[in-house]
Amino acid sequence: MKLITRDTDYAVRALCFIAKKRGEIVAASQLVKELKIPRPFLRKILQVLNRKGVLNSYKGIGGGFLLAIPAERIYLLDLVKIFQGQFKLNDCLFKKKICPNINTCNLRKKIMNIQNYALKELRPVSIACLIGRRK
Amino acid sequence: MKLITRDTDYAVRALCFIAKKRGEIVAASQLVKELKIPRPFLRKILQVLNRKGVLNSYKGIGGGFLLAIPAERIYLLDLVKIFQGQFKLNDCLFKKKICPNINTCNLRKKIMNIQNYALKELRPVSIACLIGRRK
DNA sequence: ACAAATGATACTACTGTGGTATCATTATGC
DNA sequence: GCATAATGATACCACAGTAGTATCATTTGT
Ligand code: FES
Ligand code: FES
Repeated sequence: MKLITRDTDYAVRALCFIAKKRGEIVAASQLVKELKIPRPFLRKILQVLNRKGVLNSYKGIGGGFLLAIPAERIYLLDLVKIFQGQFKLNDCLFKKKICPNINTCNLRKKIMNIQNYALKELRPVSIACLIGRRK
Repeated sequence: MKLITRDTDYAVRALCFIAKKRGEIVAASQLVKELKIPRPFLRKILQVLNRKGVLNSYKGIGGGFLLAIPAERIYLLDLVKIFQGQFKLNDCLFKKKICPNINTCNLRKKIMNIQNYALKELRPVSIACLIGRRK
């Protein structure tokens, strides 16, 4: 029951680090050193973040990455979506539905509740929030 | 974000079917026919349920399986535990913790809340409940 | 021109899930 | 007592998703 994969995890770490630098361009090499993430894997992740518009990239000597949008607006759930697809727990737990009537299914209601609760809790979490810049 | 794997799914289906038969011995062959689960896979699952004390088994002609405990006391979460390990979402989402201080981590609190909420909802769900014998 | 950075892309390795196959053991009924 | 119908035990195989690597092309600053 893993909610977050390595991709997302590393992405969050990298973004937190870059956010803390407040506008200073950060190269992949620096992130590798500080965060101890395997270099090629991290590069792949940064490239995705760039393509998705979360980071801006600068090539050449002195190049690297910058946040493309403010840390307050980079949401955890969006990152999850990028690397793992839409966050949802609210499919029927069972492949071929068990209950006779899906509309009255008790279990289904419970699952919807859980999903909604989880979203309510996680939706406001942003990079800014994770580095303590915001409650 | 799969909460339930096929093992567990099939186990629940099989148990529901057996429970509905109210004390009549049910053979694997019958379950295969009715539930359309691949035979060897189902057999493996039934054997696990037997070893775990959820089912009693009877060998030989006319043999099969019976619930070893009443349907009201076979809980979904216990089945999940058998086939997938302890149900928990409340590890830190990130492999190596991000936040400086785990005790004050906001995200962690949210995750605990989600976990607790999910448990509160799912804990009472039993086989009896799934076949409509109990709210 | 050269070096230092990223872009693009294809490939490999590992792990968990889902599923098979085989042979041994036990109980029943003729 | 033997054939048959069931389960027990165990080892194996296949697929998919995750995790990670490798390579070469492109851009940029000095
Ligand atoms: S068991 Fe899935 S909708 Fe009821
Ligand atoms: S980020 Fe995991 S405990 Fe804070």
